[in-house]
Amino acid sequence: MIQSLSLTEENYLKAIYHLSKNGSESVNTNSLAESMNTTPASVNDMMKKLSNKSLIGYKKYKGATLLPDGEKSALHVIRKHRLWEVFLVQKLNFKWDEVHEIAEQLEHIKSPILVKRLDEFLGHPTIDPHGDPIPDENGIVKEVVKAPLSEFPQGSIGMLVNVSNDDPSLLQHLDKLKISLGSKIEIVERMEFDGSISISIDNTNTHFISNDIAKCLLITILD
Amino acid sequence: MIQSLSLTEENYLKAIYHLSKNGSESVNTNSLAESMNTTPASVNDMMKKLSNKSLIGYKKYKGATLLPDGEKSALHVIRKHRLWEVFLVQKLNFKWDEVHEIAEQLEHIKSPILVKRLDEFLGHPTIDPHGDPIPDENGIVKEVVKAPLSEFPQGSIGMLVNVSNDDPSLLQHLDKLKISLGSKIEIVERMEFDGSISISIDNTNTHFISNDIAKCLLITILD
DNA sequence: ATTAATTTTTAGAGTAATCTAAATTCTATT
DNA sequence: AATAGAATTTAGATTACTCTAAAAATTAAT
Repeated sequence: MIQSLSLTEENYLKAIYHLSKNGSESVNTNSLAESMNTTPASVNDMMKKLSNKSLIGYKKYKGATLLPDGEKSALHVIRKHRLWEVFLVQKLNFKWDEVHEIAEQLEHIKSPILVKRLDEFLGHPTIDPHGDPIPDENGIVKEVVKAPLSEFPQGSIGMLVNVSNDDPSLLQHLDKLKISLGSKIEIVERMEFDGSISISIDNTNTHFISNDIAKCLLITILD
Repeated sequence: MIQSLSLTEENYLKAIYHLSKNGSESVNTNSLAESMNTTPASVNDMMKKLSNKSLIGYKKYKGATLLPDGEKSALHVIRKHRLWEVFLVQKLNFKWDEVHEIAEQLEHIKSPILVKRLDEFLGHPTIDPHGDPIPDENGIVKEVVKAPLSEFPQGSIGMLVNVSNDDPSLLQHLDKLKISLGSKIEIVERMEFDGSISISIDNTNTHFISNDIAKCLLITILD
């Protein structure tokens, strides 16, 4: 059973998870303090506390690593965060860049049934509007593979997770076509001649885009 | 502008609002302590604090009353609580008696846009699943008028807010007809002969019920 | 109008999370 | 291997909220 943690404890565990992600090495006090917007002294106090609860491994001057229970808690909070982000974007029409702050609050709501029902309501999504994977109920994270839309065959269905070019005219064009991060894109047809493709956006409208544009749209395959 | 309050402060204001409801007199320390599950001493400390912030009027030994700012804050929290309850019941399929605890947490999420979007998403509901009115964005509460279904004319549309009889066989019958608190009920046809009526439930199925049953179903008119 | 019972307030202290400033330990360089 | 600079820890305080126990004020009853 997951032990009940304070909001602050949850946030520390989450920060350790994110910071140790790229390397799975131990996280040092200063970087944790910076990412939590607090002082190294405060971090130090909390490390002792989390260590006593067997949520993290902590050796003086050596930084912190998540222990199994701590990782489980961190992943559960991240799962909630990302599910709420999907809710905010898909149901309440928020833009993908407006949801983080709100999800930071919603992620701490404690109710296992609520998470289950929300997950069902959203159709068991596997990635959030930023293209990050949503851990499943057991804390298992499937890594998301991102690649340019141009590389997928006809019939592929994916979600737009990144635009690898910030040319304003491109962004404006995408805006006009109602394509945004999180949009569901299906390749309806490929033109062999010039590589241009016909795509259906969020199951509503269909447009042609050039191969050059398709190269800039990083998607992740759904299902 | 509503000043930003701590979770605890919000809960105290809400409790004062609910306790002073039936009478609008000042709320005494002991009853507040009981309803907040805390001690009179703690209540006293908080009363001083809220009084310093001009949220409540407080005279030693004389209890507390909400001042305009305090009432505004209380109503805003209650608005959020009830909107979330509607969400939980209508969108996530919770039963009306399962949502209170969760809404107690959700009501403290701070984001004006979120409340606005949630309200839109739910179609600007005016009552929650328990039949209590949802204060509008300006804190105005429209009192809900409840009356037995048997008293309304053909064509009336209302929401079931109370069952004034707890006979198990009645409750089981209602369960079979998929009628529960919060259900939207439309009077399709009245039989003058015996007062039995044909009702449509949640726009899905239609059933006949006797006048005796209709007398037990307290509804509030929608729109 | 005095007293007993009740309610309310004060005093003093504890916990969780935070901070600043000082002391300690590590590390990287010479 | 000594040491300067950086990172980390400790010590001591602060704030918000809570508590118990004792004192003070109110109220209700005779």
